[in-house]
Amino acid sequence: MSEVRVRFAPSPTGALHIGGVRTALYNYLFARQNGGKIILRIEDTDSSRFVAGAEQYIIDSFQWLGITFDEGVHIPNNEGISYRQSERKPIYKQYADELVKKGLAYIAFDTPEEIETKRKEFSNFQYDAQTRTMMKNSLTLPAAEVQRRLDNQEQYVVRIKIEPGEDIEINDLICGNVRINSSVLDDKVIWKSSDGLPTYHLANIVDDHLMKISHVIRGAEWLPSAPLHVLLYRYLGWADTMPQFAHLPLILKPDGNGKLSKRDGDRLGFPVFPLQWTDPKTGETSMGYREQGYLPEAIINFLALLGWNPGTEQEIFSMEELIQVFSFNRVSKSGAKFDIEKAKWFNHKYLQNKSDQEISVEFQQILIQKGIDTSLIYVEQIVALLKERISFVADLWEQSHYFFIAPTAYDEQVIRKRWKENMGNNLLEIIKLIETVQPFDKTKAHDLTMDYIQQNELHLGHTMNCFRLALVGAAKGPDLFEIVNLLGFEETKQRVVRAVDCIENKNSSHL
RNA sequence: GCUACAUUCGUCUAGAGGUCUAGGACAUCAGAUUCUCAUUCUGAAGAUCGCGGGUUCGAAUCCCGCAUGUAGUACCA
Repeated sequence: MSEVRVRFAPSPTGALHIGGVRTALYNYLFARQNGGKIILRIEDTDSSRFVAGAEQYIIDSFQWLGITFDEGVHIPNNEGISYRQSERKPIYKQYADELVKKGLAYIAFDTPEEIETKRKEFSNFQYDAQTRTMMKNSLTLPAAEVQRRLDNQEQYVVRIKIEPGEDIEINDLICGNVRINSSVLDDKVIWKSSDGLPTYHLANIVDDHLMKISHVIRGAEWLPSAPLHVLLYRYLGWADTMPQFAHLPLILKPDGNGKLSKRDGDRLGFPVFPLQWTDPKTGETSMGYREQGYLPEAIINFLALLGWNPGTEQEIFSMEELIQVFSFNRVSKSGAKFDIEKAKWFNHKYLQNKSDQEISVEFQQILIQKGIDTSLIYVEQIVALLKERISFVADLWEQSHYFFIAPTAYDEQVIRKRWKENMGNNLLEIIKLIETVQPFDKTKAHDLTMDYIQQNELHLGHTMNCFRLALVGAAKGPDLFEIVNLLGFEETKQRVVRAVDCIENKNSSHL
């Protein structure tokens, strides 16, 4: 088998959709598994839809995700090859001309308005073998007339000439054999004089051929036009080196049906783009996985399993493992609904593998934003204590704010249920006992507290929870003496005194 | 409308004629642990395999029909 060469070929019309990320990922896995090459090609043949910054966004996204390319717009090469279709403009014209010369394509002068009129006139109108005879093209117009229009610089398009009644079969690595009759295909525009650029269909075939692409791995929305592409390969005489196709199932919206769109993300509150993106035209900003605190490894793992499965019960895969085990025959054929909950779970798993220090450095940034200046060592101890309960670094604040800011309110429900008479005195007595532990030791403090509770026949749950309430403000958090340990005795004492005063004397003056 | 593709727990999926009283994961619920919350662990619930016909001794698995869904049907990719 010849060298595996695959490409990911996005259009720079905006941010990179998560479905596109998955397509790129599968391309990447397949290429790496086979020791092949993966190419990043920018399909900007529609000049009117170009969006500034989109290309760089795509490059940045893959860099963040750890998907690397061997060739592409962002990788310099010595051959002078451009991977941007707008810069390959001169290449395509000759193939369009060649097709016209061979009678496999023709020139059409119909304006968009004229075609629109036809569409209204005839239901199910399509520009094909049946209708092209009544249109303005080089098949119906006298040669001299065609030449006259060309000489007059009239705008035209080149349309492929589809011969009806032929079954075209495509052998898809995922969908199997799909047969379609050429009669249902229309004479697609493959080149347009208005900007001198080909349409996607021609550009993609020419580039894939020139770049020696061995496998075309793309979304299922392309399956219906695959027969046209097969025909183009044949017309151009490249049928024997035509790449293999693999059409990936769509990623569907979590609720209802249909393709996952940016709107769904906004509506349901999750990102659809890898990185935050601000549309230069509207100024509208969309959230990104990176900014929401997702780890690239988690996104990769999550996406890999959305539409593909290993056939084993393994769920967690590193990129290396994915490269080893990925295969097209384990890609499912039906669309997969997007489930953000699963993504969160993956993130939780991957976050647990991060060191306390790594997480702390990030968390410290959040603390600084909140105006809290504290040592990394202190933060690390807190992270060590709390990281297993979080899915995102940002969750840490909700879990740990009381380590930085003393409570300003006490959960009323806990007071009502557990703060019985004499609780204040008991807590102050316990504090006195703990004070005798010099230097402070959490185990000793714990034992002394337990002894006190037992000797005075106090209710363990009530007492401990009220102690906790004084330090945290609520009935939550890790082991109480771990909190005392981190807070330090002085701070603990102050908080207990304040809580007792506040709750029993209804004195909130020090809060 | 036309064409193609798809259809197994709420979701992602395993399943390649008997091993399926259909397995796993997320989510849900319960129990255990704990002063609390969370984590973790254990367990439970959850799918008449879209429907109807065949083929076969036997079908989630093969065939046909229907239904539903999705995609495409642009001088967009």
